Amino acid sequence: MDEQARIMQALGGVSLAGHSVQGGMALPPPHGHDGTDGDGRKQDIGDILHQIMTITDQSLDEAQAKKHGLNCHRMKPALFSVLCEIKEKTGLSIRGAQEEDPPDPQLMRLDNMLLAEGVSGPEKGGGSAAAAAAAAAAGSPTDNSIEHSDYRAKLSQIRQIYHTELEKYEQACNEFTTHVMNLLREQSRTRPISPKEIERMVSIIHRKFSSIQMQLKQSTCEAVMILRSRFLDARRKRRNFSKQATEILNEYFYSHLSNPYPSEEAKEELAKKCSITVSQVSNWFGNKRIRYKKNIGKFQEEANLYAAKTAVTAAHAAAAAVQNSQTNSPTTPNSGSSGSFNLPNSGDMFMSMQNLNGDSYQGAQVGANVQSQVDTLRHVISQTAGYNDVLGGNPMYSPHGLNGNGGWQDATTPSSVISPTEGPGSVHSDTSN
DNA sequence: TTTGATGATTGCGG
DNA sequence: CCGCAATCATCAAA
Repeated sequence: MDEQARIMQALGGVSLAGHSVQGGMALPPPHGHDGTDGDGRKQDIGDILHQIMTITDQSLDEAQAKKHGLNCHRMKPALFSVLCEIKEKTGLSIRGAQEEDPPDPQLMRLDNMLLAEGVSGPEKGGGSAAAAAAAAAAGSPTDNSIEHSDYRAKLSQIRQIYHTELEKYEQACNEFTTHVMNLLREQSRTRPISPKEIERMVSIIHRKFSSIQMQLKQSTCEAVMILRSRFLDARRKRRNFSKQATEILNEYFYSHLSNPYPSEEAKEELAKKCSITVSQVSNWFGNKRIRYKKNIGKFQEEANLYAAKTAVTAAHAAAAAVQNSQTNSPTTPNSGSSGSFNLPNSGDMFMSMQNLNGDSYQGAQVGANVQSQVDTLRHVISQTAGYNDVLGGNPMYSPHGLNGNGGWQDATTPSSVISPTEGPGSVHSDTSN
């Protein structure tokens, strides 16, 4: 450190060409050790040294003139060699062999963090699209991490400032380095300066600048942390989904009541339709399933509502198909889809319809049973046909897919569902709109 | 202000 | 890693 300071000071002294004689050319005392040389010569050297010592006290022009004079002085070569000797003897040139500073852990930490936050790192050229793609490619499907537009906007602002500053520092560093090198080169005509010394000087300058950069990195990190915490807070401050989004989610949920576990693709699609993230979709279904299960009665009305709705939509599209396929057996609507899990008693489905019109809802579990749009549709049809009564018998609910102990299709694991015939089938059916 | 609804988070188990 | 269950924190209607 003190060495650094000394050198910087020296540079300052030189460039300022003014004051600080001492900093500028602190030459060791002439040390005349044994003067084998002639006295006259000694005297000359003494003069020259004296000139050097005072040269910086004079004006720049004067100094230049003197410097020139000095360079042309007949004793200059001698002086030069003397300086070399002095240098060698005092070991000035050897100092600072301890280079290679170990990578600062602190700096590494900052770098890693900036990289992780996407502040430093490869140019994510423009855009959120690219960023998103990168994130996706990175393999973390849990995109919930960062995709708040505000957050992204602020982050990119920080990023921009960071890069601008960094560039500025780099430029300043380069400029200064060149300047110093020129100075040293210039000076090397007068005093001995090895390339190694220049190199060392450069590295010292770089170190100095990198410590400044570190401060920049540190404050950037702080800014990101603050932004982050704010973003998290904002996340906590939830906003309800739009009515439309809720509608879409509910439609899916009730039309897949027998197996309300959307596949990854389905989630993505829902997310897209609702303008929310996949993890929000997952959260929504998680919440919905648990809440539905906990209080089916409460959701009856909603279930009926959506059942009817989907039925209507489906009606247009599927009417023809349904018509053909099924004449009248109420059971098993399409296929096995429900076959495996869902309800054993297909009967309940009908009830839902009843409720619809009749409103007294009590049929309780009814609506719930709708297993897919098609199913619903069927019910409607059948109902119209005059099916009503059915209900009496079902005491319980377990509305479709819910098995007595809480699992959705007993197997709880959707996989089981799939195997039989149609895991995917159900998925297909939905896609309502 | 209270209260129910709802999105998010956390801990646990498979 | 996924889903469940409990819980938190906020929203929004009463």
